[in-house]
Amino acid sequence: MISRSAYLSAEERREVTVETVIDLAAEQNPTDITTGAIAKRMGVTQGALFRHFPSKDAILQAVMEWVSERLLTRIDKATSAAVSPLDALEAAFTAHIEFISEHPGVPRMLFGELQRAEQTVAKRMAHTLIQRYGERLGRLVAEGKERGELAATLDDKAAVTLFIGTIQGLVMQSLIAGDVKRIRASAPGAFELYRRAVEAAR
Amino acid sequence: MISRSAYLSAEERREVTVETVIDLAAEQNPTDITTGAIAKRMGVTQGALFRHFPSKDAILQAVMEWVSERLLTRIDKATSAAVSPLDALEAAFTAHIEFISEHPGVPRMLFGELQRAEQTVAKRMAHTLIQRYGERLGRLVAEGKERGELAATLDDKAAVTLFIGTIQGLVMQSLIAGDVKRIRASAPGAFELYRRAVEAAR
DNA sequence: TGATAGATAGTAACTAATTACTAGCTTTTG
DNA sequence: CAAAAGCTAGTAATTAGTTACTATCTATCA
Repeated sequence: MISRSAYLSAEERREVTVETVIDLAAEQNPTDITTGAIAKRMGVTQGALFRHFPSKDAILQAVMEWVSERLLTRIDKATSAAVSPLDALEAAFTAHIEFISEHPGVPRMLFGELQRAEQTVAKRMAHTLIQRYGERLGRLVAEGKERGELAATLDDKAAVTLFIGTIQGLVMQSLIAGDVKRIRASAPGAFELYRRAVEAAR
Repeated sequence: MISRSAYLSAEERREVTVETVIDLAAEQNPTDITTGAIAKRMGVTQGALFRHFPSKDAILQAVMEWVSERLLTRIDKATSAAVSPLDALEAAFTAHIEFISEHPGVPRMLFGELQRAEQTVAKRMAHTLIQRYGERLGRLVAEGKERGELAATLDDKAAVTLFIGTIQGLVMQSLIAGDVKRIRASAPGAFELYRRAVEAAR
């Protein structure tokens, strides 16, 4: 609950900052989101940001933390309700697309962090997130193969890479079209193809 | 031919500049490639760049031009030697991966340009490149369906998106691993999955 | 209940570094 | 010698981050 008083609490301000950065990332190149731009969007001076964060990288760290928690939680929730590994993969796919539709800045922040040359904390966090995500997917793929639902000859790593790539392809499409909402419409068709790629022959 | 004299000709300098930018993009975030960094890498002062390019965006334009020409030429050459649409898709895939292995900065530049908020000329050129690329792929897919080589029920657009996504997935993997060369090893497995996704049932 | 003190949220105006870009001059080349 | 390539030394704008200050909130105590 955000209080209605003139000042926000430290916790509230941190929360609002993170959400503002993700908002901004939907509109512009993540690497040129300046502290000034963040502050302006929040209706606060630039200096005020540094009351709550020691550095810009600390802000980006908080963003990555926010993303990690929310995304993985959603994926876990979605997959746990599934009745089979393939069903779980589809649920994860849909949940991920849903998440991106709500927060189009997220994939851009992630990719932006990964592109960094310097080894910042935020970059390492992006790294970890994708690794954890990949592990979850890998487990589903392995289980699917065991159950005979996915092709026995399937290369696990390639299956995980393609899963993420499929989503990234959609993101790129939306980047080109300049229309994030369309990603939702294209998602089912994209997953249909993915399913064909990994499913056991029937 | 690059002359061995103290000064390069205008044409040579432009060429070297473009290659330097692509080199740098392999190592750092494309958006923070500064004119100073480009000049330093070339062993020239920063001001000298502006003898040959009116602005930084003009440099990026030249880069996108370079990429467009080279990439599309390679793809065309690769597909023209193929004996069937699916074979052509594989050839295009391999050629693209080959190109990326040689110039890891290229996908990063492209994605970087697409992420831009401002409508620069370079961004529009990136746009056009991908569009043209997509058209070529779309034609192959349509032809493959006609010939019964690809699934008749296949969604053409989704097939094109997945093709590009598959490559992007590999790029992301290499970004995470910090090892561009590995992309070559993973490529065949990735295309195998793509083939399963689009191929007609046998 | 109300005054007040301590803590905290926020501001304004800096700094030092970096950015793209320019002007005027010197060196090289054909 | 003249044109072109390069250099030196700047510019103004923008960046992350700092500092000294003020506004606001909250808890305590008479």
